[in-house]
Amino acid sequence: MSTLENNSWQNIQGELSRRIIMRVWQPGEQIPNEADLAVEFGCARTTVNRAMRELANAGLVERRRKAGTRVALNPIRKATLEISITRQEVERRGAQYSHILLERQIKRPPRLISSQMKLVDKAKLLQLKTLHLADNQPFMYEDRWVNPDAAPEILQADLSEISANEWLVQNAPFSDGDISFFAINANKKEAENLAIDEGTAIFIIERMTKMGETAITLVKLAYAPGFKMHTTI
Amino acid sequence: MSTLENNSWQNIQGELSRRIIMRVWQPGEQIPNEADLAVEFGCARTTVNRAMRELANAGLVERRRKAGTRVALNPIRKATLEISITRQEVERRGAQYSHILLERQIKRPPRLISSQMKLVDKAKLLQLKTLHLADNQPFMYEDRWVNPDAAPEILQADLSEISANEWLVQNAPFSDGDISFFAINANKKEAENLAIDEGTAIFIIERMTKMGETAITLVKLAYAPGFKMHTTI
DNA sequence: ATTGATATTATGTATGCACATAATAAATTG
DNA sequence: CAATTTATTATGTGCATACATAATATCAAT
Repeated sequence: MSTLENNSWQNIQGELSRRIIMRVWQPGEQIPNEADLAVEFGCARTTVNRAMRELANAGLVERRRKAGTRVALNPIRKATLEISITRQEVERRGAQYSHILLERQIKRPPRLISSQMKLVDKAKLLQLKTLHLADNQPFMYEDRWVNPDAAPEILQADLSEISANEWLVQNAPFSDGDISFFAINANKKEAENLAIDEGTAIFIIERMTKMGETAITLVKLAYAPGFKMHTTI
Repeated sequence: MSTLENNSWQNIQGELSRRIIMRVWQPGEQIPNEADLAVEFGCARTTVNRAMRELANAGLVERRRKAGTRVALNPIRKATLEISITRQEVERRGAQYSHILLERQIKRPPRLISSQMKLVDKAKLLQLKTLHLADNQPFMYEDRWVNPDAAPEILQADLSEISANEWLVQNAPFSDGDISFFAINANKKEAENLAIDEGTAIFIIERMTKMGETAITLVKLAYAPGFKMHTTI
């Protein structure tokens, strides 16, 4: 097969990844340099470079200056999860969204929380407990701590109208954060709120967002049984 | 602050995302076009384009030809999960990896499985049940179906030496697949294998990989309690 | 006014060239 | 021969230019 006149970096990326996936180029093997490939494909080196760059951050190849490019030994595939706000998540399932603010108080958090958020021990936080509903059925129970220093206006916000989740997304920009996913047996409180039996396995997402070094919010989301997080690779 | 002589697309990306995060440019707001920004930053339009492109697939801005670029209304942050092989996952935790092949048989799968893999009903599959250990403690229990049409050599492979997981990664290239994450209460079999009580909440990853339209393998990974999947955004 | 053709505009891509940078290989020096 | 310096090489980036493409705006004709 002649690969000439496959200009456009997309086509070239396609052909390159085909060769890798079909093992034309074996894992660990060095592949031709950009200049040579440019000649083969009848295009500029820049174009090959663009295609290669995409392959590199897809994890299919590893590149090092002077050393060249080689097929990744164990191509670490990356799945990407979209972190959207709960209302959208519910509406995407074709259900009607609503939420109830169950608790709202300002107090000193447990040690575990303040250390996780790297706050001084005496700092007071806003604690919010919210139940998210899909078609009036419990969908997710949210237990959130907010650092009022990082987002003072939230103390005035009416969080029964707009959920804390949504308010923060719109009003409290964050630079980075981390997320954990795990499973737990529902405790009494969680079971009560989600209207399930105590001990039922529930899916948990724990997320902390920060602005630079300052923690903005730490939240634990407990999804009702049957929830599946899905994505493609 | 003069933003002149901030060449290099990284610096420009940094400055642009700073303006977005700091709400200099509000969500939904249209931002200056590439040509104007190129003038402001004293660089070529190509360079601004590069920076913008990165912001776009980070989900911070939305771009449309002629319409221009605007700050994303609800910046959908994407978390990326690295799908690595279990041995590496265990070793990264500083534990010693081992695995036991518990069952190996060729049979017709349940309807649910064959429909999920989009196979004809009468197709036979290789079923493999593997227990993965970290420092000789149960770490994860794997229940896997492999389509021998897609990877015939696996029938000859010695899967007590190298795990099916690892064998497939190295020998059966895939083009795409999908993953689900959820929580279940351990059934009798899972409890037994993971040495836990029946009903304990366990974290499940279900993954199917395909080569084009052909399903290669469908696997259900049941992680021992305490497992947390972690990433950053 | 609605429809349809045409111009305009911002982003998207390709190219040739130049130079920067990191890593390696080769050459030189003690 | 080991250690250090100096070339060499492949990727990384920036720029000017050109043209492609998609979406919108403008204008003409019915």
